[in-house]
Amino acid sequence: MRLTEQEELTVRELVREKTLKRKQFLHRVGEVAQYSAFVVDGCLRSYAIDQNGFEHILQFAPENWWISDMYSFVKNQPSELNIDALLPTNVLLLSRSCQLSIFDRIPKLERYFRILTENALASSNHRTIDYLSLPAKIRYQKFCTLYPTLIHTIPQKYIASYIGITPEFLSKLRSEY
Amino acid sequence: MRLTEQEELTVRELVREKTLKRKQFLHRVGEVAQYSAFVVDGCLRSYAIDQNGFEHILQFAPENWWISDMYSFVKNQPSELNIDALLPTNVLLLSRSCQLSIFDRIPKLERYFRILTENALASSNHRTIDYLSLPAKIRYQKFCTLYPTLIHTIPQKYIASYIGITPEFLSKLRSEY
DNA sequence: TGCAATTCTTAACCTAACTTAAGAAAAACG
DNA sequence: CGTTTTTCTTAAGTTAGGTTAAGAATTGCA
Repeated sequence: MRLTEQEELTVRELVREKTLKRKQFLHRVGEVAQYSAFVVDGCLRSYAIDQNGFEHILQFAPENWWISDMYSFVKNQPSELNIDALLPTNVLLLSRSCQLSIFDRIPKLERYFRILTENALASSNHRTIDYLSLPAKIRYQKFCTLYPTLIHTIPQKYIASYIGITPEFLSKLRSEY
Repeated sequence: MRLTEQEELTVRELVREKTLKRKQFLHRVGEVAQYSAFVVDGCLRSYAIDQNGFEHILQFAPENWWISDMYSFVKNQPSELNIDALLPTNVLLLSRSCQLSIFDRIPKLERYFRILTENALASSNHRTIDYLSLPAKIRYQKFCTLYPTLIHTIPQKYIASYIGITPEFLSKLRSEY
């Protein structure tokens, strides 16, 4: 989807750049998610922490992905997710109010985000089905084919967290070739 | 969100009514999902079937909910889900091509569906986190508070399927009060 | 209403995945 | 670099949840 020069200018004005160090937070549990972030380079993750202090990763956002806490961002409610950087990362930040004003001014961009969200929902549905119907070993194999780059760039304990198992058990699965 | 009389007429022309008996399919694995369905009354479900023949429910759609296989509907690809009726059900069917043409003619409706999809994604994310971080008993309790009506209108084996456990195990959980 | 089909329950046994712990390997960073 | 921190592995013991099977209860529908 191409924007006109004028449209592109409008977007640039509304977006803010930010650089994050490894482990730096973009967003913390309890805050209202102000921004949706577009990852220029690096990698972010969103995750929840359960009663026992264990982390559960909802999403990875490598280069060219958007990430936010959709619930908090859309409903303006305090979030139950953290978002932080797994690698040194540069992002573009778009606030909800800016996004909504862009939607009024450039319908093409409301369409862009509509499609983005449709695709995200389709992926999320796929993940739910996989989680309900496949054993851990197969979920790991699917993860490897779906995110081949991540396997080598982030610690494998995060992959365990994403597919819903402990790092120890993933280690065991991997040792079975 | 209110439509003008003219807008409402446009929508009615593009939508098709359909009545389904209990257990009747709206959509089958392998087909491309032609329609997104709005449930006027009754209840539909979407589900996948695994290699062992077990069903895994992705979504319930009681009154006033939309249901489709988002992936198949959006990408025009064969679907891995079935959609059928848990109760006698009346739906309104909207094809993807009609939907896209409505988006061009009535931007208000592109917005309506954008918001619908944002909310669906937020819910789906919540479900993922719950699945990763909570034991079955708590997932069942949350289901009961989230869908209080469904508990009494559909067989409980479908609830077991939705929360990712066997009917036998749900029965055991329930017997512990 | 009554019969057939579906759903729910219970219980004994089983297993995928978790917990704990401790040492080995790898990566971060001054 | 070398040292500190993080991550990965292995292994023994445990548990949440699955499997199988059979009878009881409920529901659908002729």
